[in-house]
Amino acid sequence: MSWTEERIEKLTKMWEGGSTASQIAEELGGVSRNAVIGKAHRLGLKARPSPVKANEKVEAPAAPAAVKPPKLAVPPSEPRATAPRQAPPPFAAPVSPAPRAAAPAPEPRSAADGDAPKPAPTPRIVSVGPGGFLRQGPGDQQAPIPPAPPRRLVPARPSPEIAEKTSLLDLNDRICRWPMGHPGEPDFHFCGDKVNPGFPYCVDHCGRAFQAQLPRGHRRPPPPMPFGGPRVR
DNA sequence: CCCTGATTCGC
DNA sequence: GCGAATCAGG
Repeated sequence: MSWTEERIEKLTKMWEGGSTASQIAEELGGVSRNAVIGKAHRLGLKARPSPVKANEKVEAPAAPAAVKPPKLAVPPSEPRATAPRQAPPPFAAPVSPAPRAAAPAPEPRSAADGDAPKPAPTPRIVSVGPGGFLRQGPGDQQAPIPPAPPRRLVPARPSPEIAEKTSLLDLNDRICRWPMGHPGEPDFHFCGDKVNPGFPYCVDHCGRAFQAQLPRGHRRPPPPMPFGGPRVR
């Protein structure tokens, strides 16, 4: 199989539509999952959430942030870098016991500089470590942050905009479970209409979920499905 | 084990 | 350019 115009277009659409490489490969036919991924990369379509790519900085959007998670004053013993195999971190800072790299007066002294008369009043931060945490001198240790006081946990109340809508817990085999919106969003819910008997969806959504099997050549592309559609295997 | 995408490397 | 083999996280 070769990468014709149409196949590349389909690959691009599905890839950007969130389909997995396996689904795309199966849909295209004649190619493997690896071929799809390789082609996608060669097309420059990269940058989709990958399981192997450590999630960098993804703040939880719905977090009320009642207590801001304080940065650890003590750096983790093992600084987990997302191991760039060919580009070691640029800091080759020696882990010397008395780092004073950024001090305004790096005056060279004799070997016995135990006293270190510091005229610098405010800046105690001496260097920046991997991950952006601030290295501190031995005397700069802050008091350990006390754990948050225990609080009584109160069951979450559904937001008003979803209060009347069909939630996951409301699903049964008589109501349409077609998802409305996207999981994780505050108003995500399910259709909730009466199902088309024998199907998991209402009549309307059955029309979107299923279509008659037409002979090859007469197929029409299916309507876009939520989340790239159900896994068909 | 299964899945995922990323990367490498011989062709 | 292609894709199997391999890697590595979930």
